[in-house]
Order: sequence, then C-alpha cells, then structure tokens
Amino acid sequence: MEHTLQIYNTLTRKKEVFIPIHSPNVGLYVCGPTVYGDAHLGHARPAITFDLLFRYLTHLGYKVRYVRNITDVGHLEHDADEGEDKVAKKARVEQKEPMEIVQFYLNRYRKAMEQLNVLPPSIEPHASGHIMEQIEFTQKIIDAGFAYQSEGSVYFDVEKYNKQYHYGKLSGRNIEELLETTRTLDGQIEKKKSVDFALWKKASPEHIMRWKSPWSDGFPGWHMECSAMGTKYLGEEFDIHGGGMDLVFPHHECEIAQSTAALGKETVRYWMHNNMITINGQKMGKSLGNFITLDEFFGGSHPLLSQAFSAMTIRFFILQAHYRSTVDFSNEALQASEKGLNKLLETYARLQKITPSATSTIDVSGLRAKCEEAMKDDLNTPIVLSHLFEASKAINTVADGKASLSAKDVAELKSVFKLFVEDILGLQQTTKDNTQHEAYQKAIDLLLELRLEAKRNKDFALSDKIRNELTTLGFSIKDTKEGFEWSL
RNA sequence: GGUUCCUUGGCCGAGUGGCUAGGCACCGGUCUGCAAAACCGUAUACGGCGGUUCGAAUCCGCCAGGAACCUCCA
Repeated sequence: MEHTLQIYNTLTRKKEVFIPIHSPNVGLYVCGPTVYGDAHLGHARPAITFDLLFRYLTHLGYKVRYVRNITDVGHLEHDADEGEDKVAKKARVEQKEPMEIVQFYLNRYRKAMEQLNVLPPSIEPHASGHIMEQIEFTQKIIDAGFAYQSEGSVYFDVEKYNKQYHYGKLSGRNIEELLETTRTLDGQIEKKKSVDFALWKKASPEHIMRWKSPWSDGFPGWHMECSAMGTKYLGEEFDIHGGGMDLVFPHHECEIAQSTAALGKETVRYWMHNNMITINGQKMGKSLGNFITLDEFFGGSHPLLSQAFSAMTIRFFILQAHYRSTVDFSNEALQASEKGLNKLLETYARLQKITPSATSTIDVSGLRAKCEEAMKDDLNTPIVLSHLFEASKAINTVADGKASLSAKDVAELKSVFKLFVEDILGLQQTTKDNTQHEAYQKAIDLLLELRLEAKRNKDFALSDKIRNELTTLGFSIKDTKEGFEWSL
C-alpha cells in the first residue's frame, strides 16, 4: 500500500504521514450527535468531513472500521430547557420515554445524513447500550488510583493524573492555569479540585435516565462513553479519533486522561478536528441559538434563506472549504455553491456523451495525480474541486466542438470524475431518482423534439411556448449544437 | 483575564518565499431567431506599520479587528 497520506494531528499540531497500527485495517472513531434535537448545519460538517476520510481511506485500499457514537445518556433531563421544539415539548408533556425522544431524533438524523450522502458508519453504538462497559471502565480508573468517590459520584483526580502523565497535552493547557481560570460552578463542593470531572454522576431526583452502579443510581459522565465504546470496538490502541474542534477541550482531553489512566497507554494515534461553521462570523451552535437545521435548508423555511437548498448543495458548500478552516455561512455563499455544483455535475453528465476523436488536442493526463495529491495533503477538497473545475473547462470546450479527446482520454476523464466526484467527494445528481424513469424522459425528449421542429419551421411562438411552459414546471432547457439538453 | 487561532479581490475560499488556485457575481466578446448554457477575454487581492531577504500574501516584531475554548454545557 504505497501512499503518503498526510493528516493534521491535533496532538502534535502538524501534518503527519498516516501509518496505521494494523494495516490494512484502520480504526476510526468519531464523536456523533446527541440526539435530543434536529441536526443543524454544524452537525453536517463533521459528518461530511469524516465521511470523506472514510471514503478516501477505503479508496486507498484500507479496511476501515468506522465507529460513530450516539450520545443518548446523561444529558436528557426531565426539566430540559430546550423547550422551543414542539416535539420535545410534547414529549415532555406526554411523559414520553427518553428513548422515544432519542429514537425520534435519531431517525431524523439518519435521514438527513442519507440525504447528504453520508455513508452509514460500520458501528453506531449507543451510550445507553454500553452502561456496563462504562461502569467497568470507571472501575478500572478507580483501581488504578486516579479516581475518587464523593456523595455517590465518581470523579477523575486530574492533579494526581497530571503528576504521572500530562493532562492538557491535546488542547495545550496546563493545569495551574486551568485551576486559576476555571469559573466557579454549582455543585463543585463534591470535587476536590475544580478541574476534576465526573466519571459517574449520582442522579438527582428529576433525572429520568438512571442506572444502578456500585456507587449510586446515576449515569455515566459525559466523556466516559467514548473511552469505553472506542476501546471496545477498536481496541486499546487505534488509529484515528475525530470530532468537532469545540470538543478538544474538555471532552477529548478528558477522554485521553481516562483511557491513559485506565489502560496505562495512549489509545489514539491521530486526533483530527473539523472547524466550525460560522454565521456572521460567529460559531453556529445550539447554545447560541443561531443555528439553522438541515431540514430548514432542505425546505427553505428559515428567514435567512431565500430559497430551499438541496443536500448536495450543502455538501458541496462544506467541501469547498478545507475542513480545518471556519466556513462562513450566508445565503449568498450557498447560492454560489449551488451554481458551482450544478456546473460541475452538468459537465460530468456532458462528459458521458462526448464522442471521442482520433487524437486529443488537450492534455488531461495529470488530473488524477493532481486530485490524489490534493487529497493526500490533509484532505484538501477545495484544491480537488479546483482541479475538477479546470478539467470541466476542457470538457466543455470539447463539447463545444472546439477541441477533441481520444477515446483513451475520454475514458480516463470518466474514470477520474467517477472516482473523485462520486466516490470520494460523494457528490451526485439530486434529481436522479425523478429522471430515471425511461418513459418520463422520453416524453420530455418528445416535447423538445417537437420544439426543435417548430424552430426549424420558424414557428417561434410554438417553440417558445413549449420552452416557457416547461420552464414554469421547473425544467431547465438548453439548446446545443446537436439539439438540446434538459434537466429538472 | 488566560490559552490557541484567524484577517486574501464585490462575495465564498485555496495558497507558507519567486510561477494566473478555483467557484459565484460583474464587464466585454463568440455562439443563438431570442434566451439559457457553454467557450474566450479584461478587471479587482493579500488588515495596518516596521523588519529579515536579491525577492514576502507566505518568515519575524508591534498594532488593530475578529473567533474558538476555558468542564456537565450539548
């Protein structure tokens, strides 16, 4: 397996050559959603970023086990204050089971991901289905001497851990500084130090998700599920752990501490973090209330949106920026993405119809290598797209009859576009399903044949009528040298 | 306040020392009955001030502006 895929490791703050522990197998763990509300644009970013990584690693020949967890524990309280959502409110009023809420939003999450063409992970473990593993993991940390009990809860002893290991290595913090800058919060009297974090929390009376444990009726700490489930499915040492940049501290920092304390060694080799999506320069997030849900994009039902945007437009929009940069959302930016994506996909469709010539007048040989090179440079999708757009220009020139391509070159282009556009970037024609019915296609073709005939007879009133009415119905009609093209 | 990071043309967004990224928008042209699409071409850039260098958007310093994180909050 000859390649030099470089990925940026948050742990070392530089790009590193990716070398799997047990090639050709690769273990990939990504922090998934907390399913208590609809997924918003911010959720699409890690899903697409790591979907891209999953697809690319697979393309390189690796056998990837991709684990993406579902957080459905610990944060669902009876008095949840995220009451704006009607369904959640209704569920609360109707005293629904928390698992009903979880299932409801998980179904919606999966549907949104499918629309974004995000491949399902290999394993999607629920935190609630791994309480035993989390209890055992907590016990290991207690046995190792890095945790203590207090009032039925179990806390991680960060100071003690830091004497032997380095707490803060991922986020670049030091413990002294943390002790100084940490805000005072309620309920911290149970903890020895403010930097300590909960491994197991005793449930307050209103907390409806609770399990029995050696310490109390309660629930696992937030960071515990990833340590327990990651090592369960990927082993005590695995290759890549991903997630949003906002999870670096404290979530991933604590995860490292937990796993190192329990196992005596580093669990994760490469930490990868996608940056945030911003809106007016500010992070789009639940707590700020400035998020737009994916369904709102798909339906165009948000005051900031002038129209509906397809899932593919969202995907393309995200891939147009490098995953470690912030990307600023705006209606205008999405409109630009929509047009760019259409251009790329239309060119791809046009490529299928190109008639090869004896020789090529343009050079297309370097495209594959250039795209590979960009991908291997820490998944630089904007560069991949720029190469594809340059190739698009060449393809359109040929389609215009101003240049020619040999059969071999046409085949190469088809192959490269299929690989990068479809298989790796995961971009596809959204309206495919609607236009696949042969009879339907032929009916439209027939109408346009009639229009062409009318044009030949200079009956422009009729030809314009056909075009205008089809346009009103949502069709886009383009005349070409040979005849016409249409799309919905 | 602390830590880390960012500031590129009208908009989005690559690029870490020298060679036009790309997309959208704009303008001019080709094509077309018209339109759309496509193609060709022009223009607009590197927050400010200094420094290093033959040469800096790219390295260093200062200043200005902005962001993320600073623990149960998801």
